[in-house]
Amino acid sequence: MDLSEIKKIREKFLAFYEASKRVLPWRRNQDPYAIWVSEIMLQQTQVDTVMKRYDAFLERFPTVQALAEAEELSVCEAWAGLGYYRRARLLHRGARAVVEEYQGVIPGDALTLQTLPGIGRYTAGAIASIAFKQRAPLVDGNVERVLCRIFLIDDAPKSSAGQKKLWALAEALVQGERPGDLNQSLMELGALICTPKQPQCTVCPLRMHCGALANDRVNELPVPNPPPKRQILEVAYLWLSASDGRVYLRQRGLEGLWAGLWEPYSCEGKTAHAELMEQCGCDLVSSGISVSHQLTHRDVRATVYVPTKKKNSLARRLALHAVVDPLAAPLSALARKVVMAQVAAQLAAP
DNA sequence: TAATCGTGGTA
DNA sequence: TTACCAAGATT
Repeated sequence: MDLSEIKKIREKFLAFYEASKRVLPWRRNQDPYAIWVSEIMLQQTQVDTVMKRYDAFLERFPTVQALAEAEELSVCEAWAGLGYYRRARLLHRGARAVVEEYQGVIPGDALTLQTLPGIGRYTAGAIASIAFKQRAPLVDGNVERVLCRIFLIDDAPKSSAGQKKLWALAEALVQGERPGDLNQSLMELGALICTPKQPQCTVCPLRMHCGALANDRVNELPVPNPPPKRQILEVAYLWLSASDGRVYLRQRGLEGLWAGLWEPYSCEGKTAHAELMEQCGCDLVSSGISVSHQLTHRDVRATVYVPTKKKNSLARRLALHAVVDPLAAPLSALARKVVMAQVAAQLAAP
Protein backbone atom coordinates (compact mmCIF):
# COMPACT_ATOMS: atom_id res chain seq x y z
CA MET A 1 0.00 0.00 0.00
CA ASP A 2 1.61 3.23 -1.14
CA LEU A 3 1.74 6.32 1.00
CA SER A 4 -0.24 8.58 -1.32
CA GLU A 5 -3.16 6.20 -1.19
CA ILE A 6 -2.94 6.05 2.60
CA LYS A 7 -2.93 9.83 2.69
CA LYS A 8 -6.05 10.08 0.53
CA ILE A 9 -7.84 7.55 2.70
CA ARG A 10 -6.79 9.41 5.85
CA GLU A 11 -8.21 12.65 4.49
CA LYS A 12 -11.49 11.02 3.55
CA PHE A 13 -11.83 9.69 7.07
CA LEU A 14 -11.07 13.06 8.65
CA ALA A 15 -13.54 14.85 6.37
CA PHE A 16 -16.21 12.28 7.16
CA TYR A 17 -15.58 12.70 10.88
CA GLU A 18 -15.81 16.46 10.69
CA ALA A 19 -19.09 16.28 8.81
CA SER A 20 -20.78 13.36 10.55
CA LYS A 21 -19.43 12.84 14.06
CA ARG A 22 -22.06 12.31 16.71
CA VAL A 23 -22.40 14.64 19.64
CA LEU A 24 -21.31 12.50 22.58
CA PRO A 25 -20.66 13.45 26.21
CA TRP A 26 -17.01 12.35 26.09
CA ARG A 27 -16.39 14.58 23.10
CA ARG A 28 -17.05 17.77 25.03
CA ASN A 29 -13.42 18.26 26.00
CA GLN A 30 -10.04 16.57 25.97
CA ASP A 31 -9.67 15.98 29.68
CA PRO A 32 -7.50 12.84 29.81
CA TYR A 33 -9.31 11.56 32.88
CA ALA A 34 -12.73 11.97 31.31
CA ILE A 35 -11.52 10.32 28.11
CA TRP A 36 -10.05 7.47 30.15
CA VAL A 37 -13.31 6.88 31.97
CA SER A 38 -15.24 6.87 28.71
CA GLU A 39 -12.89 4.41 27.04
CA ILE A 40 -13.15 1.96 29.91
CA MET A 41 -16.94 2.25 29.99
CA LEU A 42 -17.17 1.76 26.24
CA GLN A 43 -15.26 -1.52 26.25
CA GLN A 44 -17.69 -4.11 24.90
CA THR A 45 -20.53 -1.80 25.86
CA GLN A 46 -22.93 0.06 23.63
CA VAL A 47 -22.84 3.82 23.36
CA ASP A 48 -26.43 4.21 24.57
CA THR A 49 -25.72 2.21 27.69
CA VAL A 50 -22.69 4.35 28.53
CA MET A 51 -24.57 7.58 27.82
CA LYS A 52 -26.98 6.86 30.65
CA ARG A 53 -24.25 6.62 33.29
CA TYR A 54 -21.23 8.59 32.11
CA ASP A 55 -22.16 12.03 33.45
CA ALA A 56 -23.28 10.71 36.81
CA PHE A 57 -20.02 8.84 37.24
CA LEU A 58 -17.94 11.93 36.44
CA GLU A 59 -20.06 14.03 38.74
CA ARG A 60 -19.41 11.62 41.56
CA PHE A 61 -15.71 11.23 40.73
CA PRO A 62 -14.76 14.43 38.87
CA THR A 63 -10.98 13.93 38.90
CA VAL A 64 -8.46 11.15 39.04
CA GLN A 65 -7.70 12.22 42.60
CA ALA A 66 -11.34 11.95 43.60
CA LEU A 67 -11.54 8.49 42.10
CA ALA A 68 -8.32 7.39 43.78
CA GLU A 69 -9.61 8.50 47.17
CA ALA A 70 -12.94 6.73 46.77
CA GLU A 71 -13.79 3.35 48.22
CA GLU A 72 -13.85 0.53 45.71
CA LEU A 73 -17.40 -0.30 46.72
CA SER A 74 -18.68 3.14 45.87
CA VAL A 75 -16.92 2.99 42.50
CA CYS A 76 -18.67 -0.28 41.75
CA GLU A 77 -21.95 1.30 42.85
CA ALA A 78 -21.52 4.08 40.33
CA TRP A 79 -20.71 1.41 37.74
CA ALA A 80 -24.00 -0.38 38.32
CA GLY A 81 -25.66 -1.47 35.11
CA LEU A 82 -22.53 -1.27 32.97
CA GLY A 83 -21.47 -4.86 33.49
CA TYR A 84 -17.94 -6.25 33.51
CA TYR A 85 -17.41 -4.88 37.00
CA ARG A 86 -13.77 -5.84 36.96
CA ARG A 87 -13.34 -2.79 34.70
CA ALA A 88 -14.49 -0.56 37.55
CA ARG A 89 -12.05 -2.10 40.00
CA LEU A 90 -9.18 -1.85 37.50
CA LEU A 91 -10.05 1.77 36.70
CA HIS A 92 -10.00 2.49 40.41
CA ARG A 93 -6.63 0.80 40.79
CA GLY A 94 -5.40 2.72 37.76
CA ALA A 95 -6.40 6.01 39.33
CA ARG A 96 -4.54 5.11 42.51
CA ALA A 97 -1.48 4.18 40.46
CA VAL A 98 -1.56 7.55 38.69
CA VAL A 99 -1.75 9.38 42.01
CA GLU A 100 0.95 7.33 43.66
CA GLU A 101 3.38 6.83 40.81
CA TYR A 102 2.75 9.86 38.58
CA GLN A 103 1.82 12.54 41.12
CA GLY A 104 -1.74 12.50 39.85
CA VAL A 105 -0.78 13.36 36.29
CA ILE A 106 -2.00 10.89 33.69
CA PRO A 107 0.87 9.79 31.41
CA GLY A 108 0.61 10.98 27.83
CA ASP A 109 2.26 8.22 25.85
CA ALA A 110 0.68 4.94 24.89
CA LEU A 111 3.43 2.68 26.17
CA THR A 112 3.29 4.14 29.68
CA LEU A 113 -0.49 4.18 29.68
CA GLN A 114 -0.51 0.51 28.84
CA THR A 115 1.30 -0.29 32.07
CA LEU A 116 -1.66 0.98 34.08
CA PRO A 117 -4.28 -1.50 35.33
CA GLY A 118 -7.18 -1.94 32.94
CA ILE A 119 -5.46 -0.20 30.04
CA GLY A 120 -4.53 -2.48 27.18
CA ARG A 121 -3.27 -1.74 23.71
CA TYR A 122 -6.54 -0.32 22.43
CA THR A 123 -7.28 1.94 25.39
CA ALA A 124 -3.70 3.20 25.53
CA GLY A 125 -3.93 4.22 21.88
CA ALA A 126 -7.28 5.87 22.43
CA ILE A 127 -6.19 7.99 25.39
CA ALA A 128 -2.84 8.91 23.87
CA SER A 129 -4.34 9.98 20.55
CA ILE A 130 -7.58 11.60 21.70
CA ALA A 131 -6.44 13.33 24.87
CA PHE A 132 -2.75 13.87 24.07
CA LYS A 133 -2.73 14.14 20.26
CA GLN A 134 -0.15 11.38 19.99
CA ARG A 135 0.11 9.40 16.77
CA ALA A 136 -0.83 6.19 18.53
CA PRO A 137 -2.88 3.60 16.64
CA LEU A 138 -5.89 1.74 17.92
CA VAL A 139 -7.87 -1.27 16.73
CA ASP A 140 -11.28 -2.19 18.11
CA GLY A 141 -14.14 -4.22 16.69
CA ASN A 142 -15.23 -1.36 14.44
CA VAL A 143 -11.73 -0.72 13.12
CA GLU A 144 -11.26 -4.42 12.44
CA ARG A 145 -14.36 -4.50 10.27
CA VAL A 146 -13.64 -1.22 8.45
CA LEU A 147 -10.01 -2.06 7.64
CA CYS A 148 -10.72 -5.67 6.67
CA ARG A 149 -13.17 -4.37 4.09
CA ILE A 150 -11.24 -1.41 2.72
CA PHE A 151 -7.94 -3.28 2.52
CA LEU A 152 -9.44 -6.64 1.57
CA ILE A 153 -7.98 -8.57 4.47
CA ASP A 154 -8.83 -12.26 4.23
CA ASP A 155 -7.49 -13.22 7.63
CA ALA A 156 -9.87 -13.53 10.55
CA PRO A 157 -9.58 -10.27 12.53
CA LYS A 158 -8.72 -11.99 15.80
CA SER A 159 -6.11 -14.27 14.24
CA SER A 160 -2.48 -13.35 14.81
CA ALA A 161 -1.98 -12.70 11.10
CA GLY A 162 -5.09 -10.53 11.01
CA GLN A 163 -4.13 -8.56 14.11
CA LYS A 164 -0.67 -7.92 12.72
CA LYS A 165 -2.02 -6.50 9.47
CA LEU A 166 -4.72 -4.47 11.18
CA TRP A 167 -2.39 -2.81 13.67
CA ALA A 168 0.11 -2.09 10.90
CA LEU A 169 -2.58 -0.37 8.84
CA ALA A 170 -3.90 1.55 11.85
CA GLU A 171 -0.34 2.63 12.57
CA ALA A 172 0.12 3.86 9.00
CA LEU A 173 -3.19 5.70 8.92
CA VAL A 174 -2.60 7.57 12.18
CA GLN A 175 0.69 9.11 10.97
CA GLY A 176 -0.83 12.49 10.11
CA GLU A 177 -2.67 15.47 11.47
CA ARG A 178 -5.33 15.08 14.18
CA PRO A 179 -4.56 11.48 15.16
CA GLY A 180 -7.33 11.47 17.75
CA ASP A 181 -9.92 12.48 15.19
CA LEU A 182 -8.54 9.98 12.70
CA ASN A 183 -8.84 7.14 15.18
CA GLN A 184 -12.35 8.16 16.14
CA SER A 185 -13.29 8.51 12.48
CA LEU A 186 -12.40 4.85 11.87
CA MET A 187 -14.69 3.80 14.70
CA GLU A 188 -17.38 6.28 13.73
CA LEU A 189 -17.53 4.93 10.19
CA GLY A 190 -17.82 1.42 11.58
CA ALA A 191 -20.63 2.48 13.88
CA LEU A 192 -22.62 4.56 11.39
CA ILE A 193 -21.87 3.36 7.83
CA CYS A 194 -19.66 0.27 7.70
CA THR A 195 -21.91 -1.77 9.98
CA PRO A 196 -21.71 -5.54 10.42
CA LYS A 197 -24.92 -6.10 8.51
CA GLN A 198 -26.39 -4.04 5.70
CA PRO A 199 -23.58 -1.50 5.51
CA GLN A 200 -24.49 1.75 3.75
CA CYS A 201 -21.94 1.45 0.97
CA THR A 202 -23.82 3.77 -1.39
CA VAL A 203 -23.25 6.72 0.90
CA CYS A 204 -19.87 5.64 2.26
CA PRO A 205 -17.21 8.32 1.87
CA LEU A 206 -14.62 5.56 1.43
CA ARG A 207 -16.48 3.69 -1.30
CA MET A 208 -13.95 4.69 -3.97
CA HIS A 209 -11.17 3.18 -1.85
CA CYS A 210 -12.90 0.04 -0.64
CA GLY A 211 -11.42 -3.24 -1.85
CA ALA A 212 -14.37 -5.26 -0.58
CA LEU A 213 -16.87 -3.11 -2.45
CA ALA A 214 -14.82 -3.19 -5.65
CA ASN A 215 -14.73 -6.98 -5.46
CA ASP A 216 -18.34 -7.32 -4.33
CA ARG A 217 -17.19 -8.99 -1.12
CA VAL A 218 -18.56 -6.58 1.47
CA ASN A 219 -20.89 -9.20 2.87
CA GLU A 220 -18.17 -11.80 3.31
CA LEU A 221 -15.63 -9.55 5.01
CA PRO A 222 -14.40 -9.64 7.64
CA VAL A 223 -14.23 -13.42 7.58
CA PRO A 224 -15.63 -14.85 10.81
CA ASN A 225 -13.24 -15.61 13.61
CA PRO A 226 -12.80 -19.35 14.13
CA PRO A 227 -15.16 -20.65 16.81
CA PRO A 228 -13.46 -21.42 20.13
CA LYS A 229 -12.08 -24.90 20.37
CA ARG A 230 -14.64 -27.10 22.00
CA GLN A 231 -14.01 -28.65 25.35
CA ILE A 232 -13.71 -32.40 25.63
CA LEU A 233 -16.07 -34.01 28.10
CA GLU A 234 -15.25 -37.54 29.20
CA VAL A 235 -18.07 -39.76 30.34
CA ALA A 236 -17.74 -43.21 31.89
CA TYR A 237 -20.85 -45.37 31.65
CA LEU A 238 -21.57 -48.42 33.80
CA TRP A 239 -23.09 -51.26 31.82
CA LEU A 240 -24.98 -53.47 34.20
CA SER A 241 -27.32 -56.18 32.96
CA ALA A 242 -29.45 -58.49 35.04
CA SER A 243 -29.44 -62.25 34.61
CA ASP A 244 -32.77 -62.06 32.80
CA GLY A 245 -31.32 -59.78 30.14
CA ARG A 246 -32.73 -56.52 31.46
CA VAL A 247 -30.48 -53.47 31.59
CA TYR A 248 -30.14 -51.10 34.49
CA LEU A 249 -30.69 -47.39 33.87
CA ARG A 250 -31.15 -44.29 35.93
CA GLN A 251 -32.85 -40.98 35.31
CA ARG A 252 -30.67 -37.85 35.33
CA GLY A 253 -31.46 -34.89 37.53
CA LEU A 254 -33.94 -32.32 36.31
CA GLU A 255 -31.30 -29.62 35.94
CA GLY A 256 -28.29 -29.35 33.71
CA LEU A 257 -27.08 -31.46 30.84
CA TRP A 258 -29.54 -34.04 29.54
CA ALA A 259 -31.97 -33.07 32.30
CA GLY A 260 -34.48 -35.76 33.10
CA LEU A 261 -33.27 -38.17 30.44
CA TRP A 262 -32.32 -41.79 31.08
CA GLU A 263 -28.96 -43.48 30.72
CA PRO A 264 -26.74 -46.16 32.18
CA TYR A 265 -25.20 -44.92 35.42
CA SER A 266 -22.32 -42.56 34.61
CA CYS A 267 -19.65 -40.24 35.90
CA GLU A 268 -18.27 -37.23 34.02
CA GLY A 269 -14.96 -35.44 33.80
CA LYS A 270 -11.31 -36.35 33.48
CA THR A 271 -11.48 -38.71 36.44
CA ALA A 272 -14.75 -40.27 35.32
CA HIS A 273 -13.41 -43.82 35.36
CA ALA A 274 -11.93 -43.57 38.84
CA GLU A 275 -15.01 -41.86 40.13
CA LEU A 276 -17.26 -44.52 38.67
CA MET A 277 -15.24 -47.26 40.37
CA GLU A 278 -15.42 -45.29 43.60
CA GLN A 279 -19.19 -45.12 43.38
CA CYS A 280 -19.48 -48.78 42.49
CA GLY A 281 -17.00 -49.93 45.08
CA CYS A 282 -15.54 -52.55 42.76
CA ASP A 283 -13.17 -52.92 39.85
CA LEU A 284 -14.42 -51.98 36.41
CA VAL A 285 -12.96 -52.81 33.03
CA SER A 286 -13.75 -51.35 29.64
CA SER A 287 -16.38 -53.28 27.71
CA GLY A 288 -14.52 -52.34 24.57
CA ILE A 289 -17.18 -49.86 23.56
CA SER A 290 -16.37 -46.19 23.27
CA VAL A 291 -18.50 -43.59 21.56
CA SER A 292 -17.94 -40.04 20.35
CA HIS A 293 -20.66 -37.45 20.43
CA GLN A 294 -20.83 -33.76 19.57
CA LEU A 295 -22.69 -31.16 21.60
CA THR A 296 -22.88 -27.47 20.83
CA HIS A 297 -19.78 -26.56 22.79
CA ARG A 298 -18.38 -29.90 23.82
CA ASP A 299 -16.96 -33.02 22.22
CA VAL A 300 -17.99 -35.98 24.34
CA ARG A 301 -15.86 -39.12 24.63
CA ALA A 302 -17.84 -41.88 26.29
CA THR A 303 -16.45 -45.22 27.42
CA VAL A 304 -18.49 -48.15 28.69
CA TYR A 305 -17.31 -50.12 31.71
CA VAL A 306 -18.46 -53.41 33.17
CA PRO A 307 -17.81 -54.89 36.62
CA THR A 308 -15.17 -57.62 36.73
CA LYS A 309 -17.52 -59.86 38.66
CA LYS A 310 -21.22 -59.95 39.25
CA LYS A 311 -22.30 -57.52 41.88
CA ASN A 312 -25.91 -58.09 42.64
CA SER A 313 -26.08 -55.27 45.13
CA LEU A 314 -24.82 -52.67 42.67
CA ALA A 315 -28.17 -51.88 41.13
CA ARG A 316 -29.85 -51.36 44.47
CA ARG A 317 -26.89 -49.42 45.78
CA LEU A 318 -26.98 -47.00 42.83
CA ALA A 319 -30.77 -46.89 42.76
CA LEU A 320 -30.96 -48.17 39.22
CA HIS A 321 -34.06 -49.28 37.37
CA ALA A 322 -34.21 -52.51 35.44
CA VAL A 323 -35.50 -51.89 31.94
CA VAL A 324 -36.44 -54.57 29.46
CA ASP A 325 -35.95 -52.51 26.35
CA PRO A 326 -33.53 -49.67 27.05
CA LEU A 327 -34.09 -48.19 23.59
CA ALA A 328 -37.72 -47.60 24.51
CA ALA A 329 -36.68 -45.26 27.33
CA PRO A 330 -36.21 -41.52 26.82
CA LEU A 331 -32.46 -41.64 26.39
CA SER A 332 -30.16 -38.78 25.50
CA ALA A 333 -28.77 -39.11 21.99
CA LEU A 334 -25.43 -40.07 23.50
CA ALA A 335 -26.92 -42.73 25.77
CA ARG A 336 -28.81 -44.12 22.79
CA LYS A 337 -25.56 -44.46 20.86
CA VAL A 338 -23.95 -46.16 23.84
CA VAL A 339 -26.78 -48.62 24.33
CA MET A 340 -26.97 -49.49 20.65
CA ALA A 341 -23.23 -50.01 20.40
CA GLN A 342 -23.12 -52.16 23.53
CA VAL A 343 -26.09 -54.29 22.50
CA ALA A 344 -24.67 -54.77 19.02
CA ALA A 345 -21.34 -55.87 20.46
CA GLN A 346 -23.04 -58.40 22.73
CA LEU A 347 -25.08 -59.85 19.88
CA ALA A 348 -21.94 -60.21 17.80
CA ALA A 349 -19.91 -61.87 20.53
CA PRO A 350 -22.10 -63.01 23.40
C1' DT B 1 -3.51 -19.25 24.22
C1' DA B 2 -8.09 -19.67 25.90
C1' DA B 3 -11.61 -18.79 29.30
C1' DT B 4 -13.75 -15.26 31.72
C1' DC B 5 -16.20 -11.24 32.63
C1' DG B 6 -22.36 -8.36 32.22
C1' DT B 7 -25.61 -6.19 29.92
C1' DG B 8 -28.41 -4.72 26.18
C1' DG B 9 -29.49 -4.67 21.33
C1' DT B 10 -30.56 -6.65 16.77
C1' DA B 11 -31.71 -9.78 12.76
C1' DT C 1 -35.25 -18.51 19.82
C1' DT C 2 -30.89 -18.10 18.85
C1' DA C 3 -26.80 -16.40 17.67
C1' DC C 4 -24.06 -12.45 17.17
C1' DC C 5 -22.37 -8.14 18.32
C1' DA C 6 -20.87 -3.80 21.22
C1' DA C 7 -14.80 1.93 21.85
C1' DG C 8 -11.26 -5.26 25.43
C1' DA C 9 -8.34 -6.64 29.36
C1' DT C 10 -6.68 -10.03 32.27
C1' DT C 11 -4.87 -14.38 33.95
